[in-house]
Amino acid sequence: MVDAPPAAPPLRIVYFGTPAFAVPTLAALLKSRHQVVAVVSQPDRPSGRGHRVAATPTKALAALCGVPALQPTRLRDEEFLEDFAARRPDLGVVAAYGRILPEALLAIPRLGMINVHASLLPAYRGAAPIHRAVMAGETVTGVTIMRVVAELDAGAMMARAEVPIGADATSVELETTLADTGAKLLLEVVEQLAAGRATERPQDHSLATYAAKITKAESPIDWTLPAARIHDAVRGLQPWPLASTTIGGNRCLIHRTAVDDSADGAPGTVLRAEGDDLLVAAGAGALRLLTIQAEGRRPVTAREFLAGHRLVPGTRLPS
RNA sequence: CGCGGGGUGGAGCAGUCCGGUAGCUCGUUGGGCUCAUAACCCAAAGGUCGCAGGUUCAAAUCCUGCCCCCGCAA
Repeated sequence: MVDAPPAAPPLRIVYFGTPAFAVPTLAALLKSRHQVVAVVSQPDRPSGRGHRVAATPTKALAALCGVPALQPTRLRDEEFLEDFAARRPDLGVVAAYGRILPEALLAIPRLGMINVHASLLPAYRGAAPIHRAVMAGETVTGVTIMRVVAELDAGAMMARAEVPIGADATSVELETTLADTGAKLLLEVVEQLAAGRATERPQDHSLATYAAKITKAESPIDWTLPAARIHDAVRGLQPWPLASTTIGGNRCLIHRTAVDDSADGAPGTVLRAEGDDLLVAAGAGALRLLTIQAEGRRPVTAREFLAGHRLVPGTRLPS
């Protein structure tokens, strides 16, 4: 698709983003006619096995494209604010930067700052909108482009796009889709802003809900819950911390499951354990465990898992 | 130097502490049984025990170094 040359002049944009979710939007801006004059991302921290430092995905892309990357430890620092202002940004674009932006910063770009948020606001404001939507068993979510204001994810909306959540979709798969959808949508809004014809619609704050950060405490499966709800948790807790349960004294991560409402039994009871069939009773219905990962091992299919682990029907998995 | 688990026929695992004939559940191949079968029975093939060095009469097992995979923590 070839765009006709727009009348409005290109914008100078500073991009705020850190993890993989922020990459497609940055890529889209870099490919656009606008100029990304700097990328701001969280400082590289020692992480991963061995505590090695690695560049954030966003910084890595910036480096690849020769865009200067900034990684301030404190956004309020005079030095950073001056540096930011000196780049004379027309617009700030934020996607999963990972930190609240101070008002002193928001006031600098001529056209303000806008954000890509992975939910249909005002629902699922906050840190983990994708995971929470999947865990809640939602069948549809989406992306919202809105203004960045002092209050978390509360700014006026400039564009929204719905994205369906498949019955077996995981938060990892959904994140990819939402990141791509968000990138396209954001570019449209940037064009509108450049042309001075962007529209803004305030959120209905009375309908706001919040998507709290995921914690590891949410990982263990509660077998008294209905199978469908456990299935939602399994799909939503990806890629971390993953749903887990204790089998034979070992913590096992559960990557993939399927709901089987035809079977029933005391919650946590292994109903069948042969071939590809590893079926565990839940509070309502039963859950088929498809992909399992024991401690220190790689994920394996139920068949492979059962080949090496004695697991007889009637065994009770703790909740 | 963040903590820890793992690498054993094609797959998943046990065996390693305490050195002494390579084991389990599957899969594969052949045969049998059956109206029939991915089911059942019998048999067979298939392994440099991650790599390299060391100790020893003897190393999957003990010692040293290296490679790769994974969980925790961040």
